[in-house]
Amino acid sequence: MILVQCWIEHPVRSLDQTFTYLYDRPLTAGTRVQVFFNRRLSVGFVESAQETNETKEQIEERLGMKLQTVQSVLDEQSLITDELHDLAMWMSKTTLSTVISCFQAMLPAKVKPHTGTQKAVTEKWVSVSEAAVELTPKQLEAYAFVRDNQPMLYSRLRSEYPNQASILIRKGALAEQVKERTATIAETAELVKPLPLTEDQQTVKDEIESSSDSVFLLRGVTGAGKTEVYLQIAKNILDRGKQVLILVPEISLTPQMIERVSSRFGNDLAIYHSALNAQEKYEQYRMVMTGKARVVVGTRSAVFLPFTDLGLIVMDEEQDSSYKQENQPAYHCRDIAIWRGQYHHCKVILGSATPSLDSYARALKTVYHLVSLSKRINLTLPDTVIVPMKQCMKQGQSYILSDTLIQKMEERLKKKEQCILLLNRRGYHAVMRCRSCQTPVICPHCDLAMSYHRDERIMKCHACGYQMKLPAVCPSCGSREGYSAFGYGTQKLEQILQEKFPEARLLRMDADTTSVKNGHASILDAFSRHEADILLGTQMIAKGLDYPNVTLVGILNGDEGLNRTDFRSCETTFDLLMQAAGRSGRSNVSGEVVFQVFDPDHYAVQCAAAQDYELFFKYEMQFRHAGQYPPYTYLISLTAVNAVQSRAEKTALWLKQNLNGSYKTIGVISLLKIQDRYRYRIILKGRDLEQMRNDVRQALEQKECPDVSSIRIDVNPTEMD
DNA sequence: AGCACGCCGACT
DNA sequence: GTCGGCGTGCTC
Repeated sequence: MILVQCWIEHPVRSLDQTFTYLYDRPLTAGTRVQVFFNRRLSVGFVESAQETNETKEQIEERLGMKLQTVQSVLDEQSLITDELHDLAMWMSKTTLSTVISCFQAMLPAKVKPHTGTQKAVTEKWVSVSEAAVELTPKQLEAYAFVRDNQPMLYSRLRSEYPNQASILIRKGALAEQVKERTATIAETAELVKPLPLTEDQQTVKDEIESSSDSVFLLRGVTGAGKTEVYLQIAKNILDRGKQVLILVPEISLTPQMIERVSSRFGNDLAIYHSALNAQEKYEQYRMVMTGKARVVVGTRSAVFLPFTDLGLIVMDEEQDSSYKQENQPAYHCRDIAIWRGQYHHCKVILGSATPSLDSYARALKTVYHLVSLSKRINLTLPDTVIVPMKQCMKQGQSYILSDTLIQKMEERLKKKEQCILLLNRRGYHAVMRCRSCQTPVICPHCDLAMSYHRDERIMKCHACGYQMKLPAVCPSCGSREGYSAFGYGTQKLEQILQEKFPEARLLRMDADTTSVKNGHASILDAFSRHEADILLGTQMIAKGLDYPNVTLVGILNGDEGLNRTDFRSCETTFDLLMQAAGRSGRSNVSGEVVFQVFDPDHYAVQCAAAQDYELFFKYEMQFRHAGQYPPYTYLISLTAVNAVQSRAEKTALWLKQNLNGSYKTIGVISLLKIQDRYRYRIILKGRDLEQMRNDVRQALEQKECPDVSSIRIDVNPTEMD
């Protein structure tokens, strides 16, 4: 008999333990099995499988309970390597989440129990055939297109010659083959040779390569050429036969990074991000496991890929908030990267122009090895102008576009240069308020104001996606006077720009225009080909883009983030302003940046305008010290979530009363309702994170703790509003 | 989380 | 008398 210990796929804290089953054949740890659990068929992850000479009866006698048998085995080979197993255990301990949720976070797209029946994805390829057939001129053109690029995906031919494609096949000019789709390896473009390094870059590269330290913080001003340093270090690692992982914030926003890596390393590259479908993810996963993919560029979830021989981890824009997973298990990609770096004895490079406060503080304490690139290659920093909006509005200027910005845009457009306008809006644009009582339209499921979408004439809830028409009668005061917009979004901005600059070609980039697959890429492509003069959008356009012809960047509502209650709001605002400024003047033409702000004297605004990270760091650390915020302390947030208000509140209160130690217990704070569920939160704040974790763990294990499974835990939370 | 077991109100 | 309300407890 084989005694199988396995974790059951249940999202419940009280079931965070292994359960024992029997099986008649050997099993590998890390494979998934189907077992009956509480009369229902569930998925289990095998923790261990031990052979024993006892019979079923003897085992049951010894353990004093009836045992069930494993119903079926779902994976032929284990998907979880020994390393990933240890990582899951460590992760569950440090993030206070269930072990099973950690395993699930690691696996590609929750390959559900249907594994065996999952259909292979096929695709159609075409190539020219021998048969001589008569073709029209247009068909001949399509034929030649295939001949010069064969074999070619049928879909590609369809998109180039939609009317000819099927006729050519019917006539027999083209032969078609249906193949099972294999992992999408980047197309082998012509490989580009390494660029010569500047003295600065060479020094940094040498310092990293010759040091025996393991974690490096590479601080490089925007445009200083961090990427080239990564790539050249990576090259040396690859030459030694090891694998390289390059983590990026959000793949669709950094097409340029992918392009650069693929043009350097070609076929060895795998790309891994959340937009891949289940099949694609699974294929990439196997490619990494078998060592076929040697370089991976990927987002947060790529940090869990089953590398066998990792030689380098690069985390670009390490301060980016998308590295933090907010859902359970709430983990930070940086922590995982560093853990894996230690496991593989390989270097981890955290790169950023504006490192997170936590990382920079660690670097100053020599926990991380700090290296810097301080000179921008072949160019100077852009000129920065701060426009105080309060004064401008008093003078009767538009509250959206100041006269200064309009004038500068006119100048740039006249010179055929490009502009980027970044609308910084946290939360809700175009809130509709009742004309009579000023009450905004609130989502019936969440306590949030809904946004008005002009093109569809419909209200949408940002949090849950609920849609509805504008109410005819105000539910608050009963007035029938209707609603008017307050504030503005990108759509309104687009409309105003069209009026001001009727000649200019506009491109808008926000959640609406990019919801189509590859929406980002196509918009950015068009902009880089100068098919538009002005690109306007939200935060998403601030990151990592490099357009030589952009000479003016305008940031609207630049300091809106400062109004938030979150203690990190200054840091994120400063980061945004710095990033945006970095988009301007990347070539030889000098660039300009305009910050439209309400609080021009704030240190976040002033330091960003001066492009002075060090100074900002100094101010911000003072603020954090005064308020005893991280990195001076650690936080754990515990949120009770329940559809019944009193239950959520009761749970939070119980936690508050039962968590006392050498740390502060802040709250209970009532948060906004989201998707019909009430949320109550407490926050632990203290210096001894290990003790805080232990106390939380113990509290949850107590029998008296109400509604354990409704408690969301975030150790080191980054967003708190 | 599900789902069964179990003990009290308004119905044909 | 019963049907069903959802509080409580269990899951190898």
